Amino acid sequence: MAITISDIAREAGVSTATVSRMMNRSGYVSDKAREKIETAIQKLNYMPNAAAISLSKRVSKVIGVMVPEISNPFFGEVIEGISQIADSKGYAVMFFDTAEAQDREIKALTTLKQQNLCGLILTPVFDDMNHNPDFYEALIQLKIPVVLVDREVEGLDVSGIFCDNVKGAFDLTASLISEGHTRIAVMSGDQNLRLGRDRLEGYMKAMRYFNQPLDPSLIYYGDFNRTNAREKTIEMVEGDKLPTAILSCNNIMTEGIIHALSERSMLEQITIASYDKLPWTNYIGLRVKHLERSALDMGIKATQLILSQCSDSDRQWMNKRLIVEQKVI
Amino acid sequence: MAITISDIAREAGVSTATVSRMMNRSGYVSDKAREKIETAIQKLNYMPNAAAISLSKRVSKVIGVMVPEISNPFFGEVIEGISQIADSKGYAVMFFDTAEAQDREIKALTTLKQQNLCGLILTPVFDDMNHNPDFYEALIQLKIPVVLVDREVEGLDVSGIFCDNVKGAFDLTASLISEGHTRIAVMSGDQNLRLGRDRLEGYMKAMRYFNQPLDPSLIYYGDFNRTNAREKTIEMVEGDKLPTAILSCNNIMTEGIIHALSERSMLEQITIASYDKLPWTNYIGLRVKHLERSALDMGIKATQLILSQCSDSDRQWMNKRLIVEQKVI
DNA sequence: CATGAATGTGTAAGCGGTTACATATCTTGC
DNA sequence: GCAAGATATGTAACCGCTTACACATTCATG
Repeated sequence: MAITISDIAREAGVSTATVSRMMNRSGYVSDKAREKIETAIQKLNYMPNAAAISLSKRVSKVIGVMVPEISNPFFGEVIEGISQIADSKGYAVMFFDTAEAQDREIKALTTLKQQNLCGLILTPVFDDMNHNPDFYEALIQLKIPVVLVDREVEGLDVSGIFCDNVKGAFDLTASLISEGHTRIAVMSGDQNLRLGRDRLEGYMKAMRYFNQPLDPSLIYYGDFNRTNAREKTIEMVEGDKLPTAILSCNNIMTEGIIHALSERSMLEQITIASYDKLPWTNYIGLRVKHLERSALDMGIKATQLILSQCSDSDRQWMNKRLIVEQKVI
Repeated sequence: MAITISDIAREAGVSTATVSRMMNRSGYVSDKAREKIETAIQKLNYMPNAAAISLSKRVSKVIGVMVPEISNPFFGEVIEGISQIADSKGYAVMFFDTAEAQDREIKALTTLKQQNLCGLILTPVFDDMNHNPDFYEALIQLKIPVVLVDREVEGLDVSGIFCDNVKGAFDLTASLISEGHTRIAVMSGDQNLRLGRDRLEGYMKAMRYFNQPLDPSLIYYGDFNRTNAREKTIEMVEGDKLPTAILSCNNIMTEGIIHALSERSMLEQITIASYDKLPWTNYIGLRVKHLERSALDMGIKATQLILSQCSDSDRQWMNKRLIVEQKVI
């Protein structure tokens, strides 16, 4: 069996209460006792049992993380950032990949609920509370700090780290316009997501702002999916009115677009601007204008946010809404 | 406060023992009691407390996962597979990114130790027990099922899912030779890792087998790192004896190689064969011969292995060593 | 119909910590 | 020199669940 606090207490000749007080820096402990306890801990190689702590304190040093798609490098990076901070602070990370599926998201939450997590970092599958009421009700019932990443949920009063999607798409589009492009198509993302709508709006706003004609036939509705974007792009280039540039509303769709254009040998003649970077394009000298933001940093910030809320014992934190920097490259 | 088993017991008019027996399908429970308890659970929306269960049973339904580099898509896919199976069986996943750093790996293990995990899926930073004795000693002390992924550790008697690295590199090299290549360079990986040595060996074995001259100047020592591979490739192509093909011992280095060759406009003239796929090369029609194996499947298999061991209450499992299929594409 | 096995249920003692409370000693200021 | 606060420690209840054990009832069998 593992070493318990009683073993330490016995070895050090004190009570378990004193050991506990020492470990938690709560209450008074004399230097003499402290020393004996420390020696005992060293000697027996004592490790407190997280379950016991969680049970008596009603919280644990575990943060939950739910992302919709671990295979998207963006989320890979977010998780890398989360891991960095959590590890360094001695927190464990309980991870769930919801695979953009509502049912998996609900199920994950059920599993989470049974672990007394101290907080949850979440990128929800749907950012509309009405569209997924069961999930959000359960989430609120959890009554633990929540930090949203990348997808803001209207009406859900929690902290989060986002980017200004309208502005990002606006800037990308503006950058294309400033280069003289006039026929700029847009591959927009899932319009059920706020971020999908916002990016499309950013595009339209820029077009209007710079007095460009807003041709509806240049607006393509993708859903953040690679294959779909590829197919839509083929449609696009097979039409009679070829765009001179395409704004892609996320990195995955950009891959689909590149795939399609490459197949038709049109990569040279059509400029691509992409929301989020595609590191590999750089390796082959393929110039893709993109909006860069640090997913790593978003993970780090999200974790710092959640940890500050977790450690706020009187639960009086202010919800913070952080906006990450992004720039066209 | 949350609903506890006592609340259910009271509501159903039975004892907590009966409720517990029902939930665990252990011992006898009459249909009448079962029904009343089920109703109570529904009515109060009861969720058992994982910490309490873990404390009394000494195990939890949580599996630990440690990977050295979440940003490598290979591991992203592994984790996707792990997540799929774990979620579907109601297991939670505690995740650690060791970032290829020994100290983070040790620290992660310390955190893990305090959670009564039922098992651990691990890709260690070093696969040599002598090179990292503290870690491996602590690991063995854990006395929980361990499944290794991709990196086998000599002398550590646990289950694992690997690939035949010698054969894989052999096949890739053979495939290059069969296409008539005679000057085949190899960008080998970290020689501290078995898998790095094995892949290099596979290369050499193939060269010998097919009576190719084994020119030491064609052997480059990378360390599975992109930038390094890029630099080494530049050295390579600046030398006087240009290779006609390069075998790259992993996907990340392949990116570095492509980067270097692309910069020098030599992508056309030098054939690349890569251990593990690089999906994006397909999007631009860049033909890279590669060894394909399913990381997703490795994650799935690893999880199935660990779960079967976790549920084996008498802890009498046989350690299984699975080899994943791979083929040159 | 007696009897042992199978079935069904409750009581209470853990699991490994935390913490309210009681108690004791040591300082400090007046 | 003494009351009041600061310091130090132990006892025991409790967190929510499991389970050994005891006990009661039903069932099958010779």
